[in-house]
Amino acid sequence: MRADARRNNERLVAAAREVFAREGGGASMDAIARQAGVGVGTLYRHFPTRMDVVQAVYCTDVDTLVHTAEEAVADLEPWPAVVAFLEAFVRYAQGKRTFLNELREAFDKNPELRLDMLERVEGSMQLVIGRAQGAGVVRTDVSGQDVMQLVGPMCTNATLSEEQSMRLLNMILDGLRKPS
Amino acid sequence: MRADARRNNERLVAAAREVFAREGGGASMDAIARQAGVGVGTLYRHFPTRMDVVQAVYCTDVDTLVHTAEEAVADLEPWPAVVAFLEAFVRYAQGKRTFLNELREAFDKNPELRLDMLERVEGSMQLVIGRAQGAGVVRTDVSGQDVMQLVGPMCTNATLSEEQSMRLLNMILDGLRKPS
DNA sequence: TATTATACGGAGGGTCCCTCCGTTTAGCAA
DNA sequence: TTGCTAAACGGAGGGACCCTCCGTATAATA
Repeated sequence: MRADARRNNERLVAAAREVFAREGGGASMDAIARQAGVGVGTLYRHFPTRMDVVQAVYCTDVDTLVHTAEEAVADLEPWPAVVAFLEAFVRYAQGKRTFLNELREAFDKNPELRLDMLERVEGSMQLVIGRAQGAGVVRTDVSGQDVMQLVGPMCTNATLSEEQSMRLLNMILDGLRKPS
Repeated sequence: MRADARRNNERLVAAAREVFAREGGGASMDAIARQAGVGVGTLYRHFPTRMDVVQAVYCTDVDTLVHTAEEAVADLEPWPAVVAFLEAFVRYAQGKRTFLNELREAFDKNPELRLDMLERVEGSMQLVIGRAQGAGVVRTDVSGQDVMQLVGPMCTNATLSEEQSMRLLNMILDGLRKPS
């Protein structure tokens, strides 16, 4: 792969994320190419279909989330790692609201993508939660998957402010912490 | 309202339901007008926006469901009425799958529509279930709303065959029936 | 430096939603 | 029945969007 191609690939994904965030999931391919400073032809060579763009953005979001989990486990004590990761997870899940329809469509046409990504996210959640459970700071009668099923749907609710979700997250964190 | 206008209005809604069922939620306005044997101009006079068509189809679906409940209560014994209505409800809810994205969009832009329709459907469910409870043939520790929250989401699951849903419905009916 | 495989740009084809306006017609009064 | 008019109809076309195609430019290599 030529150097300019790789450069443009990264630029396109970044541009797409920005445009989707600004204009919603219905943003046009022209707008994405323009934001990347690139012709539509280039955009289409890198991503043959609009859905491929959605997928690419989503995958890098998951990458970031997974990376956050690994970093939290490496750099932080067990409990602060849980707090940091759950905050990142809420941001991640809320970001999905802007192009939820697009994502649903992508999943419909490519069901294994959903499973792959779900698995990766669950893995990260379990990594952070399991470690904290091992250290005795998180109750052991819930799993990472349980927490995901609690927090995920909460975030996709369209009428939930970021402030509200952070309040609720604090409540959940209190419930998650092992009573001493 | 002129006679031809009313005629066309009904024809358009019927055509839209048929085209949506055949081609999915993304069906074009042209296709709907063609199916109704009418120019697009006429379609747009009756429904200024694509979303208005979706709304109209959805509202008549709810009308039908409500009517089914009233008829069941008038014509059938309490328990057969429950069976008939729940079967109609499953058909109704599964019909929504074909244009679920469109419906979600309509709800986003017009939140009170969702509440109105939810209320009407809940009312019908409660009418049928409540009567059967009064007659002592349905357990009294569940409400119509409970049943809806159980059956509704089941039906929106894309990977659920009609046969499967009917099997599950039978199971639910057995659970609903008051043990004698 | 010359060559060539690769990437780029953007005009344009096809489709879709919606508008506009000239034509037709239903409903009514004489 | 006939004439009138407000209302409804039809469909060409404007604008936006997804995607394709191909001539041009450029990175990598010898």
